[in-house]
Amino acid sequence: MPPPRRSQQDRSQATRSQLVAVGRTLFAERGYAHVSADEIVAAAGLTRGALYHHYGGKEELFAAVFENLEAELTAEVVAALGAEPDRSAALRLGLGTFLDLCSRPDVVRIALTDAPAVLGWERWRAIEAAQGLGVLVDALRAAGVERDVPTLARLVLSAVIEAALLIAHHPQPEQARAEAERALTALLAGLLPG
Amino acid sequence: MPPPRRSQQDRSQATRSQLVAVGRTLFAERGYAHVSADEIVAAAGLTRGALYHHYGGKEELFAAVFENLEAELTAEVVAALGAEPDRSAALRLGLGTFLDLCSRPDVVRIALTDAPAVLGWERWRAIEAAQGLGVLVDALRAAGVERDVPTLARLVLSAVIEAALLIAHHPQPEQARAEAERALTALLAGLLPG
DNA sequence: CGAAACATACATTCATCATGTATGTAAACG
DNA sequence: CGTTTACATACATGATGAATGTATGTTTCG
Repeated sequence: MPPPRRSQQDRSQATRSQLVAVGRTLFAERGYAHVSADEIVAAAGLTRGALYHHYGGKEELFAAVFENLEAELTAEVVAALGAEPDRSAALRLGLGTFLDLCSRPDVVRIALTDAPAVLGWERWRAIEAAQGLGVLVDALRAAGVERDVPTLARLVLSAVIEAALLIAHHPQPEQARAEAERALTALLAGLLPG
Repeated sequence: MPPPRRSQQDRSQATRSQLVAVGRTLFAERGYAHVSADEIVAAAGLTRGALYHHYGGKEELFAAVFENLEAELTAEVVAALGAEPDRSAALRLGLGTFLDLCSRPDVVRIALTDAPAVLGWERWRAIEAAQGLGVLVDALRAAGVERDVPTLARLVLSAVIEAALLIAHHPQPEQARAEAERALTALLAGLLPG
C-alpha cells in the first residue's frame, strides 16, 4: 500500500521531534562527547541527511535538545508556583520543585554539565535566563526582595543548582536533600523579610 | 659540543612542564574541544609520542592542566587569608581574592566551563574540593559558622563562582563587581554571627 | 514541474595505537 | 676503575579507525 500522505510540515515536525527525543535520551545517558551523530540518526530511523537538513549539525541539535528540556522544566515550575497563593511560601515551593527537577540525571548532564561547555557560557546563560531565571526574579520580587534582584536571582539560582548537584551525586539522596534544604533556607533567611 | 647531559628526571620534568604550559594557554584561548593534540605538541616543540608517553592522552593532559591551575589559585587565596588576623574579615578578603581570580578568562574557560564536561562532574568536584573547598570550610568555621558547614561551603562557593562569571561576562566589570559583592554580602549576612 | 525532505557517497580532520629509535642508567665483567 | 652489556625511559613516525562535515543524488509533496 502507498505510504500515508502526510503534509511536508507534518513530516518535518515528526522528524525533528524524533531527533530531539532520541538526542535527549542518548546525550543524557552518555554525554555529548560520547554520542556520535551517526548513532543518533540511526536510533531515530534516519540518516545524516535529515540531521544536516533540519539542524546545522550535532551541536545545533544539542542546542535544540537543551532548549526543549529547559522549556519543560520552566513549565513545571510555573505550574507549581501558580498553585500557591502566599508569595513567600510560593518561592520556597518553587525552589523545592526546581530542586527536584535538577536532580534528574538528564537535567544534570545536559543542562548543567554539557551545555555550558558545548554551547559556550554566554549562549548557555542566554537560554537559561530566558527561561527559568525570569521566573525566579518575579518570585523574589513578589516575596518582597527589592535590591539587586536580578543579580541575587542568579546567585540564588546557582546555589540551588549546586544543591541539586550535591543531592544528585550523594550516596544517600534523602539525607543530602534534607541537609541541602536546611542550608539553602539559612542562606535565604538573610534576604526575606519576616 | 656534546648536548648537556641532563638526567632523565630533568628531561621528563621539562617536557611535562612544556606540555602543561602550552596546553593551558591553548585550552584557555579556544577551549578543550577546539584544540587538537597535534597543535599542542607542535607548539611545545614535541610530537605526539611525548604526549602519550607522559599522559594517557589529550584528556589526561587537560586534567593535569586543570590541577595545576587549581593549585595555583589555592595558593594565592591561602596567601591572602594568612595576612588577615580577624577571621571574619579574612573570610570576606578570601572571597574577594577568589572573585578576582575567577574573573580571569583562563580560569573561567578551563576550571569553570570545560573541566566539568571533560572530566565529568565527580572528578571535577573531587579536584576542586581537594583544593579550594577545604580552605573555604576552614574559613567558615573560623568565622563562627557551625551547622552544615561542608554543604554551606559548597553553596557559597557556587554563588561566588557565579558572581565571578557574572563579572567576567559583564560589559562594565567594575559596576558588576560592586553589585555582585553587595549581593554576596547580603547572602552571607544571614550566616555570620554579629 | 519545482521545491522541500531526505538518503548516499565522499573528503577531511583527529585521536589513538603499534612500532621503531635514541638516550640515559645501572649492573656485570675484566 | 673503566668498559661493555643489558635494560628502562623518552620520544618520533606511520598506520588505523572513528567521527564530522559536504556534495550530490533520489523521493515526496505542493
